[in-house]
Amino acid sequence: MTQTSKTDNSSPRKRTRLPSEVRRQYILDAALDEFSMSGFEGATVERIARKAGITKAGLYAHFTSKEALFEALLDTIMLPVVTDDAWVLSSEGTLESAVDSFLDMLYGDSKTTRRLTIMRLLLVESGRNPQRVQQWYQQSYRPYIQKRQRALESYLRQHTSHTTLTSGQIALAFSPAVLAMFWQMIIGGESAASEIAAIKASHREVMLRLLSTD
Amino acid sequence: MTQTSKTDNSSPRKRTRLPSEVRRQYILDAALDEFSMSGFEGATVERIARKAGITKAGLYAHFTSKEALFEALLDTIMLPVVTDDAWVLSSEGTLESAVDSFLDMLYGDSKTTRRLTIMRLLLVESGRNPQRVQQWYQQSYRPYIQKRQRALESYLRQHTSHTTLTSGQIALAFSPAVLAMFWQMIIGGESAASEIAAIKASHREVMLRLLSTD
Amino acid sequence: MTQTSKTDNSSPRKRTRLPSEVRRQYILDAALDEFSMSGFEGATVERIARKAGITKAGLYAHFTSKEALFEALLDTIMLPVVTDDAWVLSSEGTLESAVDSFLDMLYGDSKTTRRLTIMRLLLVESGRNPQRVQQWYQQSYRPYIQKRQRALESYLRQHTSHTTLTSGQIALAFSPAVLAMFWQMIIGGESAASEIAAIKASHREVMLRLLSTD
Amino acid sequence: MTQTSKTDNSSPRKRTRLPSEVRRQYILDAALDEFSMSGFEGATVERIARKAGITKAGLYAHFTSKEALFEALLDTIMLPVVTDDAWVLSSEGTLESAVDSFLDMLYGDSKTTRRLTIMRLLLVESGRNPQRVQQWYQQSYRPYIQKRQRALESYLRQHTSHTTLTSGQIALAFSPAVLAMFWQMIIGGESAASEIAAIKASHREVMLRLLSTD
DNA sequence: CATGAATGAGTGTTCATTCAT
DNA sequence: TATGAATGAACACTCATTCAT
Repeated sequence: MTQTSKTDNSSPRKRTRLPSEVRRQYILDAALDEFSMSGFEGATVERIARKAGITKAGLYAHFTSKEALFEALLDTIMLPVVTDDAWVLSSEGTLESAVDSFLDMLYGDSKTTRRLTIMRLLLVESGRNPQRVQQWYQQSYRPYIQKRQRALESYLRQHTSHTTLTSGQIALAFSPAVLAMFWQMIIGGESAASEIAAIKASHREVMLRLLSTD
Repeated sequence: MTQTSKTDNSSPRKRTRLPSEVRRQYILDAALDEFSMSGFEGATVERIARKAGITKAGLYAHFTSKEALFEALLDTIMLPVVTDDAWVLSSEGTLESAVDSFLDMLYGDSKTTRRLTIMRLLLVESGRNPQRVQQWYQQSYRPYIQKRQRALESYLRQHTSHTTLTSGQIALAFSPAVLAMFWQMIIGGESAASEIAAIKASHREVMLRLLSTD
Repeated sequence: MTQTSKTDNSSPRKRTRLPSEVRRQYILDAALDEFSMSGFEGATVERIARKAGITKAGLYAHFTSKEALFEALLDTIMLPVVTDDAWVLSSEGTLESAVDSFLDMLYGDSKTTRRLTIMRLLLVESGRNPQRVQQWYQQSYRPYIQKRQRALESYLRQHTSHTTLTSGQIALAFSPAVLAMFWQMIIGGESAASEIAAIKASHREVMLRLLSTD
Repeated sequence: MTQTSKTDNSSPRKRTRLPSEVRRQYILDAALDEFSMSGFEGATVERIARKAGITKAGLYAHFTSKEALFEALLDTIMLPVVTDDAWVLSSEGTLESAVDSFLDMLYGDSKTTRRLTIMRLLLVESGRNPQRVQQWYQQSYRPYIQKRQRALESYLRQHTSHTTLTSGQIALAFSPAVLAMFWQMIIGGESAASEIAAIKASHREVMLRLLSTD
């Protein structure tokens, strides 16, 4: 039998004992969910605990306070962004296929949801703890972006007449995806889908137009 | 020894009776301050009232609940977006001046901070009350965008060979500004400034290139 | 249990609005009761509030924390000890009547219960916050004792051959009353009564014998 | 019911020191420490266990509850009071030496601190559980006092003209020591020392005067 | 048997909201 | 109307106690 999923919504009074590390991860997942949904103040330890499959008091066996849990969460979400598989524009193939894979990377894929949740968390909490978010930006996000940037530049150098790109130009290539992210965050999944699809299509069109020519 | 009360206001607690509308506006200002600073959950009615110069109970003479106050606030801050001097691309003048005024409108000016605040509120609120945000999107934002869209289209019809614009294409024209907002939110005022300037410059360049044409 | 205090212990859900000072005093009375009965940790804000006729939250409108309430309580019980009517051994009348009034003062009367409660509070909490209790001793109790001491000395100078008294001798005159207090505290009202009566009788006998003199 | 120890009572021959018993003693020591420091409510099982070198759950293998631990503690600390080497006024020697040894017993020695701790516990407990304290009084303290009383009486019968002593008179002989204990509790070790010394001196003086006879 | 994860019943405190004055 | 006392419903956190391993 498979083990119970981490979000066991039913309410059997069974006491399930888990290794500390596993439970800890469940709690962190639940916390990401809650904090990004409701913000730090809006989130309740009770809900986080329930999502993690334990009671409020149980959570305190793993994290000493709500604040500490939040900090731990920020710590854990800072790493993966940098270390995930460095995407590289395939230097072979047509321009179209290169652009497509670039866009596929930017717009949704399997990891998008989680990344979106993290983004939402950071945005929502950027008011409460700006320094922490800046730190995240410096340590995690900026390197990530620069990696992407270098990949794009190296591709362009090889295949187009463009020689260098300003950071502003690079940013432009990402901006529609950021817009899409906002739509996704704000107006939710379904009604956002068409909007995003349209944006992506135009994004593709414009990129091709700008890159293809000379 | 002097006795220093903890609530040390400039005026010693006099019961100033203000016209309802004025008081209401004070409250709304205070509310925007509080909500944007602490989020909906983090904000307290007590603080809002104090900032507005009245007591907690006094506030309830003007707004029936914290929720209602928040709704009213959203209404007042969303309205201007729609009704503010409907920007129209001046059909006279050069393309450059038209684009410049478009960009000036999009990118920062006195209203940027306020817009940022509103955006953050919407983000949090979209977690707390998605329907309300969708409603805002339908009732306020979409018409606003469409107005802009029509202005842009009409301009293009007159001056370029472009005939119609998809919503995705329109969105693209805004997206770099959204990215700028994102930077502003996350990495804050000063270090974000140069980033944003670069984006705006590239934005201008691309728009001119795409529109001028053919 | 003991008799009901001035506040109604029944539970009508009526909201009774009282002047701040009055309610504050109710709370302090209730707090003295609770703290001396259960100690600081054992006492609950809920019970104190209920005894004072309000809810837990209502109490916090008058005292900012349990700790603050405790401190305020200590402050209020420190004053009266010093300022209460300075008892003086009537310099007229027989030795017997003088001793009797001395003993009546020491052993119970109307104020005894309250004094006992305060004593119990101080003893119980002398472990938790020794400094605070020492402070009480220096500021309130020592002066009070010294006043009594001077009264006793002045009486003896006039009527007996004793000239001076050491503090140890003075203390001795009080010590049986302290013992009585302990009985009262520990084995409670009824079964303690006879014990105390016997102590008082012997106390009287010894005092007369020692003073009557020579 | 009485103690339910895991050691089999039916075979008293085997007096092997079980680790269990040792640990039990550790726990009791830790408990006395904690309870006297923080009171019953203030004490935590966690801290007691840690002081005893085991975990919280481990403690429950030895005592079924915090309450039971406290009871057991009271049992162990009350017992010695009754059974300790029954002090008897040496019927030989001078009155002075007899009184001195009586006073030495009453006033501090190595056991004073412990007795103080116990006394404070009883004070707190007398608020929380008056019956238990009355029970202690009946079962433990009263016999102890009576033993002392008989010793004193028998001595007096032999050496003085005093024939009987009322309980009140006996009590009087102890009361200054109670006062001393009171000082010790309230104003602490150092500054209490001189006060206590003075009391003891006067106590001695008065006893000699009263007993030395006529 | 001892441990650490887990729990249920509080406990102090806050807060949006109401009501009598 | 405006106020301040009062409330009920949380909420973060603690703790005595249990249970699976």
